[in-house]
Amino acid sequence: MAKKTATTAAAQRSGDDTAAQPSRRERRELRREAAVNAAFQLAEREGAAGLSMRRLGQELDVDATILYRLFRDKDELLLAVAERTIRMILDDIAEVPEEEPWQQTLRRIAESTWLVQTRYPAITSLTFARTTGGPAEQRLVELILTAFTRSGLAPDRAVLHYRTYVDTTLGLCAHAAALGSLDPEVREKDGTTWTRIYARLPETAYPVTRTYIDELSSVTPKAIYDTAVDAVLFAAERAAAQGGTCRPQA
Amino acid sequence: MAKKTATTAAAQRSGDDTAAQPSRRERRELRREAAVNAAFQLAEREGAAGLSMRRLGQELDVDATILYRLFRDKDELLLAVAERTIRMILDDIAEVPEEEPWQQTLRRIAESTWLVQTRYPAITSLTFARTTGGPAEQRLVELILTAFTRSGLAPDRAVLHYRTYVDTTLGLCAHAAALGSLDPEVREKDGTTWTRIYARLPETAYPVTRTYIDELSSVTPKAIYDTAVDAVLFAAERAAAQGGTCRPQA
DNA sequence: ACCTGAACACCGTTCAAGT
DNA sequence: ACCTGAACACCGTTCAAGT
Repeated sequence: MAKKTATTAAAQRSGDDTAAQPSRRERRELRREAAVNAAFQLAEREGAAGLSMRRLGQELDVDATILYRLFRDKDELLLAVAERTIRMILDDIAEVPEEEPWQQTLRRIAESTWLVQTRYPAITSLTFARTTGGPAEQRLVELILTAFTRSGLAPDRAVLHYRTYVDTTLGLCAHAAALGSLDPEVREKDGTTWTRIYARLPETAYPVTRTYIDELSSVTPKAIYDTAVDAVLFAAERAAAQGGTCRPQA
Repeated sequence: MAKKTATTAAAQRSGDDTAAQPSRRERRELRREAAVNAAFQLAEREGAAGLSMRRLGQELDVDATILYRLFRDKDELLLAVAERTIRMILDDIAEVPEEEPWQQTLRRIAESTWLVQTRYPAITSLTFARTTGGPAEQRLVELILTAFTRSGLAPDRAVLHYRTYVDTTLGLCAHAAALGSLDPEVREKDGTTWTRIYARLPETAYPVTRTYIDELSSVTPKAIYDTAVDAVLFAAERAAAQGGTCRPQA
């Protein structure tokens, strides 16, 4: 009882005067934010494998076990990190004008997602396969889903294409990020495979691979991503035109 | 010199009499195969995180350090495991008849890939982002690339769509496998997000998500995969029809 | 009430010591 | 020539002991 009163008093104090000391809950949230920030720095500096609870503790100059009072376990920390990446995407796409064509909205979102992937590959490889259920994710889901409903697709089809769009973009971003954040040596092994292995294949057994070796080495992950996004959006367009429900395309 | 002669003699012996003792190289290969087999069993029984060098040693009833004479490190073991999954895919698609439409070939390959993913989710989540450069991968690359050239696409476009097809299918399979092989508790947390979180969203702020909640919970990973494969193949078809090079579509 | 750090049960990998 | 197991430098996580 006494404690509860104290907490409430603190909350009121900070409510009345925004410059006053933050409440316990606010202070906890600030420390969580600081930990998430440090996780970004640490992971991008040392690679995905370098993000350990112990090293994150060092980064923050606190005992590693303190992190376990901010996050239940490492997984919860990663979900908080994932939420932050989604908030970055939301900030980047900013407003969605009423009159913006739905395809353009989705293209812009795909672009922002890719941007975050290129900026934080290590973090992306750790988090892009996860569902956070947090407020940022909820907002982004609502945004993307709204765009798909504007296509005129029936609910079940709209949802199917929404999920295809999301899983494809996230899958490709995670894949690109995984390559972009491998240990340098392993990455070398993986990235130069085309020239190292495939350029030396016997022409008799592998005529097509040999013939296209130059093209194979020069395709960029971004070109692949754009092609996939185009394909997925066009499939939705086509389905909307065929299954034409409310707004055929007038 | 003496050693070399002995090895050659052993190879000849095994060449002459297939039932005789295998050569040192053959025995090494057999032990590598046994290790890969055990890795499949262990990973699918205990989950991706359960596949450690120590436990793999236990599984094989040998000291863990022996694995380091069969594989340079754990990464090389995983690449050998990845090669095996590709060989499974190759076995599953069997022959590609001369007259089979290229789209159907690629659909069959996508189907086999999915099959392997469902059978070995833990292994898939560990390996499907990797490039092995091994013989099985080389054969599969040649197979897929050949199918894309049969579409009539110009080399650079054929390669772009080939890569889009491969990265999209692998990305979605890896994503599905990651969900399918999470620790049961984490998986629960991730898998039931739709019903746990999104069903309780306030309708005012998230009207679309709330409206589509039933559809959202009932989309299957396989339906998403099929939709994505269709989209990617149709994009290639369309590009082939437009950029019509050698064989427009006669 | 909060923090600390020792401790537990694991990793991947190496290498001197055995046979 | 081959195998063994101790050892190193790490993990995530827990909990008794301190302040």
